[in-house]
Amino acid sequence: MRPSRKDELIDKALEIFYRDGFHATGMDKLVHETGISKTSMYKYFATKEDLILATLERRHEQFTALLTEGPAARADSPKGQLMASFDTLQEWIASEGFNSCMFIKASSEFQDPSHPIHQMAAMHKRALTEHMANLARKAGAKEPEALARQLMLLKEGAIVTAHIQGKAFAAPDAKDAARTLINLACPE
Amino acid sequence: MRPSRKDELIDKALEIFYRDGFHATGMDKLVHETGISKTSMYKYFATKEDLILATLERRHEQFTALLTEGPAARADSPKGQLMASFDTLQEWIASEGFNSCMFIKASSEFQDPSHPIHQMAAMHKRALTEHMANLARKAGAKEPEALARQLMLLKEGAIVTAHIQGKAFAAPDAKDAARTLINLACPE
DNA sequence: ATGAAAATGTACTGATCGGTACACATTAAA
DNA sequence: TTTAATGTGTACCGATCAGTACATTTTCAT
Repeated sequence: MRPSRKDELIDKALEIFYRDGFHATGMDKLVHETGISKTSMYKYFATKEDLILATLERRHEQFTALLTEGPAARADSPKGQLMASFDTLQEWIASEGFNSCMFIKASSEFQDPSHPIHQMAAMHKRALTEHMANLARKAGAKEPEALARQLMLLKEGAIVTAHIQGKAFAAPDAKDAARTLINLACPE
Repeated sequence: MRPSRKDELIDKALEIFYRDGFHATGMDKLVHETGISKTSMYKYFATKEDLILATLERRHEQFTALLTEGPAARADSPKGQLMASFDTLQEWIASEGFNSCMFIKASSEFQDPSHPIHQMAAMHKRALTEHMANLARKAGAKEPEALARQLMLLKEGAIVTAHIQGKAFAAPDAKDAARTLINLACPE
């Protein structure tokens, strides 16, 4: 099944929202940059908010794939995969289009916790944390949920810091701290 | 010297920008909520951007005071102050009006690294990191700058996570991880 | 009290916001 | 080829955006 026009719209809107922000991106800009008419857009999505939600769903799918495939290809052991997830993070941060995390930015622009966009961001982070907790559990960590949450803090911190301060230190620092926490929590 | 009308504007604008976001806050809303006329506002600040920069400067002053006074009152030793800074973080996150970090949100809405608002955010974070590095150095940490940066990652992560996922775990998790890193880096 | 100067409020600007009305082009069944 | 249905583009809607013109009020030295 070739990508439908709707899929195309989601992909391009995702790119533009990620690059320029949500409030800063008007529907007219989307029309101009995607070449898709406004009528068609509003055929696919009733409101701008619905379109934003669709782009976040896609982003969530992309990251679920990245976070499960990436580290799995790098290491066999669960402990190795925990560490490898920080290499994946480093690669992402170093990549050209990196511009912080779309969900962090979404929750910055839609702050009300009951807002669907904010809740989608919470769901995404919850899923990532659970994935880390599963790895931590398999790695034999004493308190896998706590370790997972702490490693997530390092990742969120690295993303935000790389975005604000630059890419130089954030990812390696996160990896160093993660190594300390993982080695201490997971008996060899 | 009583607070001038300009100071009043900065304080109220700070509160509203922090609560609702920058792009989402129009000048008309500021007029309505502050009771200060638009003409007066544009007498004090030539553009909305200038007003935003003024609120961020004030926020920076507030946090510089908070981050130096708070931990200093809680602990004497530099190592104790490093730990105490995470109690200050926890208190802030738990406080009612907490709504993530104004500078993180600012850099989310003004993403271009060369933008004055983005650079102001970078300056703020750099200053906080330097302050942590000074404490780490006095505490005898092996690599004080690296430790400071890692602790900052935990703080940024806790702020973002508390904002997106809720306040339940973020600050205690950050403190637990920080204790591990600090104890390992600072010889007793 | 008076007059000059500063501060203020109202009403407006053109541009852009999210969203829609409607005419036109395209398709496919008959 | 005709007809109905669908898809698309243009031009527009009222609301709001950042910012301004200007008349009016307030302030204060005289």
